[in-house]
Amino acid sequence: MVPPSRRQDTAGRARADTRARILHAAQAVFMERGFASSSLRTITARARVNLAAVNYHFGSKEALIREVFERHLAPLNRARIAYLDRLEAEANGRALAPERIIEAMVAPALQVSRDPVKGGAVFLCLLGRAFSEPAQYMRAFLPAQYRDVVVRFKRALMRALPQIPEQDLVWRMHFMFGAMSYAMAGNDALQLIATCPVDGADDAEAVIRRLVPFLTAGLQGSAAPAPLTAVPASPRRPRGSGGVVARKAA
Amino acid sequence: MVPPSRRQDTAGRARADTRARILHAAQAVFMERGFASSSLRTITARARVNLAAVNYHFGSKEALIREVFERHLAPLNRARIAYLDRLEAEANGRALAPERIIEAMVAPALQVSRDPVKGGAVFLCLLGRAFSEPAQYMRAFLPAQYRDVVVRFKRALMRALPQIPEQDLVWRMHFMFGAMSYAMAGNDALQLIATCPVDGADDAEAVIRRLVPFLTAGLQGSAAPAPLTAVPASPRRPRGSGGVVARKAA
DNA sequence: GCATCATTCAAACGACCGTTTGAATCAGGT
DNA sequence: ACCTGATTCAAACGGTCGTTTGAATGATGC
Repeated sequence: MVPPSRRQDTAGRARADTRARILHAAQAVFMERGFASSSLRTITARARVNLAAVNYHFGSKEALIREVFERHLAPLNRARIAYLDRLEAEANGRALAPERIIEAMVAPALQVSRDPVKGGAVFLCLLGRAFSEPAQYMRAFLPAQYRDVVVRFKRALMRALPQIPEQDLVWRMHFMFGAMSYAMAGNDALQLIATCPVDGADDAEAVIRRLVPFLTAGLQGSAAPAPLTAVPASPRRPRGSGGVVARKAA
Repeated sequence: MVPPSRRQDTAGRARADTRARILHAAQAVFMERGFASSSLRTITARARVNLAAVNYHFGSKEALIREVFERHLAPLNRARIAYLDRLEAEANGRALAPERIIEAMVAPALQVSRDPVKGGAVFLCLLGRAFSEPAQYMRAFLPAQYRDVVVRFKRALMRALPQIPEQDLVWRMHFMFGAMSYAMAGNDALQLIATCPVDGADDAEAVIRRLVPFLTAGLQGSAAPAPLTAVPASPRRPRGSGGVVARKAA
């Protein structure tokens, strides 16, 4: 049964936005069920288009997933680099403050979260989840999308924090990405921690305003790697676990 | 065809470790393919047990997934609380240093990563990935597993950092969990950032040694939420995006 | 009006999924 | 030797999956 409301539009209009309808529905369903558990039948039903339209317009489910990300991620990462460009132009060769660099990373993300046309908060959640996706088509796709951003921001941070060895800086950038991804993806995972109600949990701007000082402090930190004093024989081991189990390295 | 090598064992031995073989294989397959894309046929084939054994021993695929986590996560979180207990006993009522509290959080995880019997590094990776799992049986399971840990560590951190408002502290704990999960789950996502080779990427101890000062610095931070100065009209917007697209709030 | 091309549609394809079944096999108690 | 309860096994169940097919439908240029 063809939905009558769309039949009233000119057929050209209905045709033209089939791709957009699929992308919009796919983003929502992926958010609810994950990629593997989202069937094309569920997506096309929500988009009110024919099942075969996905393969016609995108070629495959994998290509659809990639497109859902690329259409918003590429502009986001371009905006980040543009932001950094502007900061460096204003600095006239002087080194940037670390928090300004982090700001160039998160402020464009904030704009995405506020603008549904740019993806909205749903897209940021999906993006945070994408980093722990084991599928290999994702593990090849994401690094390619982020390569330029990583190169530019790493260079800027090395200039801003010359006293931090490169190895330490790379690790801290890694942790920084983790906190960012988690903060954006897991707004409901926050309720895990909150034994009290948390204000602004659904306000991306509030999240980011609290995220920047956290990242800035962590990134600068004390140069010393760590004391990690009392590792010896964890107090009161929860299990004896006597038997030796054969294991291959996994 | 029954594998002859296991027929040479006493049948009792072969029977007794069917559960363990399934759990071990499931952990490995989940790591490689994710939960939804891991079929019971793949898991039982790798474990060299019959397909029906999963439903016989665990009841369902969902129950198997829960068991894979619970058997190692429950002892891990008990060890964290025990570690915190010992620190507080040693402190004799004095407030703990924040880095010691964080140490109580990550040191037991380090021990897990070093001991295959406790789950090994593979389990930590899987655990980090579990937080972004959208399936609702996971979103109910994980908070229950972490509730005691969250309550105890939140209380300890509030005592250690009384100048930080509770709302700020909850958010920073959230970011802390994010950086931890990401650091443990995404040891290969690190290669995303590394434009140069990174030492100790597969050494969980090295990871944690760098993680603690990052988290400590971020957690203490400056109390001020954020400046976030230059958000207005992101410089050089990457796309005009003229058309208005109808969107429901998602 | 007619040919052309892009798009939509219902239907089906083969493959794989989690789960169930009922018989076969085993250890242990008597 | 025989029964009993636990475990393993091959086979099948009903469903859902991504993808393909070939005909119908629409707009466009002549």
